[in-house]
Amino acid sequence: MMDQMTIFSDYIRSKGLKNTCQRKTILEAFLASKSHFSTEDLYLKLRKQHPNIGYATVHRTLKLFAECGIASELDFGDGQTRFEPLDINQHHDHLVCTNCGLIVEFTEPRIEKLQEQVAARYNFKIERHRHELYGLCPKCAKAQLV
Amino acid sequence: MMDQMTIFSDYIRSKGLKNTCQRKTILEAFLASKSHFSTEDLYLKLRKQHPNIGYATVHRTLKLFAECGIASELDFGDGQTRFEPLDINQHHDHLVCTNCGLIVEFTEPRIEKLQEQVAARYNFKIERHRHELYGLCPKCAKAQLV
DNA sequence: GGAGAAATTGAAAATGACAATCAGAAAGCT
DNA sequence: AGCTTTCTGATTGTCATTTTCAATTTCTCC
Repeated sequence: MMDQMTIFSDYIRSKGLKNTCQRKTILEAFLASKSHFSTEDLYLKLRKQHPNIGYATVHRTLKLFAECGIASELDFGDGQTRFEPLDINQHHDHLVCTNCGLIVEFTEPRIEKLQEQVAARYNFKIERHRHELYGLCPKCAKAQLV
Repeated sequence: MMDQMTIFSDYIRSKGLKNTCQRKTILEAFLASKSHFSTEDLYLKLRKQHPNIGYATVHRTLKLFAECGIASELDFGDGQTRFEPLDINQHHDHLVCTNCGLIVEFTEPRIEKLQEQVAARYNFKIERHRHELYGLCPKCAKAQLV
C-alpha cells in the first residue's frame, strides 16, 4: 500500500509539477493535522512556524491533495470547506453536532450497500456521495434538558 | 393536516411579523414552483409578473419558509443554495447528475432506519440529515461510453 | 377610519470564501 | 550554469449571500 507522501509525489511527477519546499511543509502539516480543518485553520497553524507561506499556496496545495486522492473535501453547510486526510481503505461518513460543532466519523456498510441498490434502481453510475447526520451530541443533548 | 399556507401565516403571527402582499406573492410562486430552484430562479420567474419585488425580499422570504418548516434548503456543492417545498409526510433524498445537473428524488426507508441505529450507537439526537448520491444519470453514462 | 409604532421593502453596498492574476523566485532539465 | 517552466504570495476579482437604510406598508389601538 502506497503511503500518502508517495501518492502525492507520484502525482506531482506525473503532471509535470514541481516539488517545492512549501508543498513539502504543507503536506507534513496536513498529515499531522487532525481531521476536518479548513484552509484557514491549516494556514494559521502553519504560519507560526512558517510565516512565509501564503494563504493562496495553502489553498492551492489542499486542492492538489484532493485531486490526487489523499484528501477529501467536506462541506457541512457552514460556508467553510473542510479537508481531511483520506485513507483509501476506510470510507466513512459524519455525525455533526449542530450545537458545539463536534464531528464524529461513522461507517455503516449496510447503508453503503443500500445506496448501491438505490443507484441501480435509477440507473445512476455513482461516483461519490455525501451523507451527514446533524443533531445534538450526547453532551449537548444532556445540557439542553436542564 | 395543516397546509403550507396555514403553517406560514401561523408562523408569521407567532413571531409578530407582518403579512405583506410580497410574501403572499412569493409564497404562491414558491408552492407552484417545481423543486430544486435557487433564489435567483424564483426571483427571475417572479419578476415577469411582479417587477417590483426585489431580490433581497425573495431571499429573505425563502429563509422564512425554511425557518417555519415549509421549505428545505439544499446544497449540492455547486455554490448555489436551492430550495424545495417540504412535504412533511414524505421525506426524500437526492441523486445528482454531475454532468447535466439532473436531480432525482429517492426514498429508502431502510437507510433511514439504519441512520437511526447509527445515531443511537453514538448517542446523537438527530435533527436532520443530508444524503446525496453524485454520479452520472443514465443518459450521461451512456453518452460517455461513445 | 386614522394616527402611531413597528416591521418591511428594495436598491445599493458590504461581506466573506474562494479563485485568478502577475511579476519575481525557485525548480529541474540539459 | 543556463534556460524553460512552474510556483509563490500579495493583491485583486468574483459571486452568492447578507446587511444597510431611508421610504413605505402593515397592524394595533383609539
